[in-house]
Amino acid sequence: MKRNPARREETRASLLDAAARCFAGQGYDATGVAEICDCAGVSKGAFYYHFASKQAIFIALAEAWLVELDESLNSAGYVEGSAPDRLLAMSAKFQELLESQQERLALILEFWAQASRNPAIQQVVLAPYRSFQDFFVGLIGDGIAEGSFRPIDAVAGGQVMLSLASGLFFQGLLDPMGADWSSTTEKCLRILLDGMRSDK
Amino acid sequence: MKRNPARREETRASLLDAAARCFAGQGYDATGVAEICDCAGVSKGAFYYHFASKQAIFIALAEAWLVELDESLNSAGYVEGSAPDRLLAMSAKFQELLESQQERLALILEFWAQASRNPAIQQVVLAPYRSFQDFFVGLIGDGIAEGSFRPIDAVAGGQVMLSLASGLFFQGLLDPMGADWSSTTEKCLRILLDGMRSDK
Amino acid sequence: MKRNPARREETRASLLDAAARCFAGQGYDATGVAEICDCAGVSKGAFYYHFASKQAIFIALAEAWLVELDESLNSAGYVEGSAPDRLLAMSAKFQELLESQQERLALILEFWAQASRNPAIQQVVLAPYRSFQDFFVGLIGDGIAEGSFRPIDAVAGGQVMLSLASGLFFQGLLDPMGADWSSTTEKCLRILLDGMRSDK
Amino acid sequence: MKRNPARREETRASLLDAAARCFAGQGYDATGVAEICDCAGVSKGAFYYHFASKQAIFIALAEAWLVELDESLNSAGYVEGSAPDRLLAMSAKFQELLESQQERLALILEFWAQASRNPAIQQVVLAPYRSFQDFFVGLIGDGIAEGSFRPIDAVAGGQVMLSLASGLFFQGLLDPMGADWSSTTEKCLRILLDGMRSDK
DNA sequence: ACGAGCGGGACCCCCCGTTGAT
DNA sequence: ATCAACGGGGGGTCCCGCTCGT
Repeated sequence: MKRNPARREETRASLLDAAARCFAGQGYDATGVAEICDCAGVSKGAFYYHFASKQAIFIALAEAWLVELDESLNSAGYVEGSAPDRLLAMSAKFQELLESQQERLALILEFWAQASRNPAIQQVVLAPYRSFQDFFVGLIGDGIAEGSFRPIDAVAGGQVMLSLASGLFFQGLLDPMGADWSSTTEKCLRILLDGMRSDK
Repeated sequence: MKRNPARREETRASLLDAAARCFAGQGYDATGVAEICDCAGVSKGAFYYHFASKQAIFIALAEAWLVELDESLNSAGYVEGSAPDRLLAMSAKFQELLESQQERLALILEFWAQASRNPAIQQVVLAPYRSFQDFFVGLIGDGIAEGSFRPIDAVAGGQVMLSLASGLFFQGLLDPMGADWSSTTEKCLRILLDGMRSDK
Repeated sequence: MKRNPARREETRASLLDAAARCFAGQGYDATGVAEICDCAGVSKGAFYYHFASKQAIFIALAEAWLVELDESLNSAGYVEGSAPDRLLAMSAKFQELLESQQERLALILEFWAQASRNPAIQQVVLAPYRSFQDFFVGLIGDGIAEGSFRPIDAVAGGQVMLSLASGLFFQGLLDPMGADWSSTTEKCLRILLDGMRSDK
Repeated sequence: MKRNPARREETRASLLDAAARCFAGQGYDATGVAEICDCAGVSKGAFYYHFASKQAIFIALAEAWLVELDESLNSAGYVEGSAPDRLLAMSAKFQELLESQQERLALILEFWAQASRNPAIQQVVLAPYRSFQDFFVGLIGDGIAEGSFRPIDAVAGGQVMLSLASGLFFQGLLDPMGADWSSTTEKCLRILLDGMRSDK
């Protein structure tokens, strides 16, 4: 039981990790602090040293997710090609992202549900959403400028993209076996793209 | 304290109503049975006579919502005109429906969050979703048959419609002031329709 | 385990009694609700059915004490004789009262200590104190009117009486073996009376 | 983080000071060690280096208060004049003392309450009380010897003085706005003196 | 069909004290 | 001498569900 100063981050990380698993598995309310601590192998004293409350660790989790998402977005967004191609590439990235974080999906719904009631969480959850939308809006604007999209309302376009993404996401979460979500996503995206493309 | 047989349904209804308000306002977990009872003006004895548990009244609520939704869908779906027109008409109906039940929207997210964890609730919540999708699929099939839509994958088409609808819905719930959701919805729908229409 | 409606008061009384014992014995803060419940032989459910909080039962206790005190005061105050005689009679009553409630004395100090920090309790604790003072002031006023006391400031006189009483009380609580409090009290009172008497 | 040997006393003093403020402001039980440390700007490690426990710092505080009181008593007691005059002079000193330490008054009640339960604290709190009483007894003895007081029981006389003082003190603490305590105190003292004076 | 009262069981929070390291 | 980090252990609160009694 060393007390290295490096131990600090280790404990904090294991708490965050345990909390993510518990929240995802049973929901925010159904998860007890004691459970998180057991799961992380630390004491409640350690928990409340690192986080002020259960809500605090939840928000910390949301913020960590935000950062990860942003990085993933940035790395995915800067590909070459026309706007439609880039969108299709995004689709694949999106799929990868969902599959790679299968376990965290439930956590995201948890974020959502809590956010609808708690302004502090709402702030945190809304941010990445908006950055997503800005990204889409920019991309569609590019597409219109380069002539591959008709001159539609770019903001509305971003909105559709985002709504489609989140809608598919939530459905996939609730009904995992309902369809082949990977191919469904692509089909949906193609229909949408057809609605925006200038050539036809 | 009459023993009117009619009293029974009255109490039950007032419990359901109170539960709907409480769940919508504070969430499932944060709402206590005692609170529902206070809100309905009855005692816990009455509650547990009518419902086996807190979850039971939640499911009863979901089922009632399902029925209402189904009726609303049926009455909205059987309008005259071409498939695209009927979809646009749906959009308006959808808007009306959202606005008229402003208060219950939070409840739906609550259903969703619970459903992702509880199979019993999942069954109930998923059902109207699928009936929605079937409706859309049928409508798109009609559109293809009558020539107003290109021969796209009807199932995928239904999926986009549904995803778009739920995506817009969730965003509107989380970010009520983020946009003029009424006009946004229509713009989005038009883009989507353009992606499916045969004439262009 | 009957559920007679009479059982209600029984439970409530046993809770109040247990709380009085615990608070007196270990202090307000050191006493746990669980301890009170164990001591009363009821569950925490019962406790929180009857009282909203630990503070609530504490206040209820203070109020009960107030009522008792008031009755005791009234029964003691209406004796015959001159004002000085009545004061001396009071002294004896006071002694009886202290001795008969030996166990509650610590509770009163507890009231005091809590009252200095909590306005809600302060209100309750201050009330009997003032009624005591009013009583003394009236009595001294009578004495001045009948000529047995010099025309001193009746309010100040009431104040001395009260201060003397409470001072003796607190000392007796803290230092039970320090003196023969019964005779000390009388001696003190006589000195005080000599300061107010007109004849000398 | 120097290793100055002077640093030691500095830390100790700031802990004592912080503890006094916290205890006075919120009470012994409601004050956490962490709070004291924050308030003093040191960590718990430092606290537990200087004091063995929360109770230990409380006792240290009481002892410091005792010393201060004793000094204040000695400096006030050795004035010239007759016994009654010296008592009246005391009254003024008493008033000054109360007003100058306004903030610590609550702390004294805290001492009292704890003392009634904890023998260790009781010893410490009782000591200055007795030295007060001895002082009064001596003073009254002087007064009797010099003929300004009637030959009353000096011990009882000291008791009245002390009871009056502590009674007024506690009332003033609980009901700060209830009266003009400064003039009330003097009036009370005069009544008492009249009870002891030989001339009349 | 409904009401009052009660039984336990955690949950979140926080707290006191310690320990390895400096 | 001081500190960050941590170990456990309840504290008050409240909740869900049951059981009598009507």
